[in-house]
Amino acid sequence: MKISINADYMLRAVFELAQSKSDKPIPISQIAKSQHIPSKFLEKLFRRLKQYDIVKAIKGKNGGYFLKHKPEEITMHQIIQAAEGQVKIHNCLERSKETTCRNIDNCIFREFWHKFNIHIDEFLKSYTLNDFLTSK
Amino acid sequence: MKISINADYMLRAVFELAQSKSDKPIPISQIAKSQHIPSKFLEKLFRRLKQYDIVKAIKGKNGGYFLKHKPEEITMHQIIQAAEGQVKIHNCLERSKETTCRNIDNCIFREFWHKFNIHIDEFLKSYTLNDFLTSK
DNA sequence: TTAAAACATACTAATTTAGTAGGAATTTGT
DNA sequence: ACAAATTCCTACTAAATTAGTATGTTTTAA
Repeated sequence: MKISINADYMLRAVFELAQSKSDKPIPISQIAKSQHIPSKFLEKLFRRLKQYDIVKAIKGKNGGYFLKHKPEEITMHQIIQAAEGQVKIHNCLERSKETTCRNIDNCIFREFWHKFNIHIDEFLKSYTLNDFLTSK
Repeated sequence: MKISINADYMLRAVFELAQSKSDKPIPISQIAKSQHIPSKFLEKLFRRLKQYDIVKAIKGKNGGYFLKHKPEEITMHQIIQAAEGQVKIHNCLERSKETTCRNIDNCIFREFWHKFNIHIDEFLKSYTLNDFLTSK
């Protein structure tokens, strides 16, 4: 029930892109420095952000990253999902994984976990990057 | 963002107490067996449940555990809290711990995490053990 | 052609989670 | 009185996850 540091790093990194007024891409080195995140580690996180369609990369010298969408189109849910993979609160809710539950079919708690998960998702979807920009 | 196995174990164990019609305390060995949880491990979890005032213990032969309160008075929040300690979604929200955030005082995201936490807590408080008993 | 950037993969360290071992203390039934 | 079944206690270990490094290759602008 903890948010990983990854999610925190990614959120702050993406927020920095959102804040940028520049028309040039922002390199990882710059974000790593201003957010005190190990640069090589942040690289890896950006690749995840790219996979999840949140940022786009410009390669080569003077390259870097842009947001791929407008801040108001990027939800917290997307960012946290990029950081942690599909956000499933309980193994019960993931197909492939072994559940700790033996009586899978009529597990009494499964519906509860499912509702809990929906509750969380909806909260996360209700916030976009823009909410943080304007709050400043 | 995952519920620990502990929480799952504890929930199922406590549910089994709630279901019991007997006026005798239920020993750990019995629950361990029916729920396929290592007995010694479950012992430890029960001590946590006791600390958090969810169950009461009867020592000695023919001893075991009872729920300390009525099922409708025991919330999911209490159980998960017993399992995972204070449920804080982000280190930002815990006093003592070092935050990853450098600008602690005016961190833009803190309020978001806080609201998220409240959202989760309220959901968990809205369910009691009784909800699972009756659904059966 | 050099420098600065993204991209890729494999490794390591640190931390957390899950589980075990080996008992001591308590209580009941015989 | 004593054996058995129980909770209670502490320390240890194993497994898994998370966080971070190392060592590059590839791409592109100046």
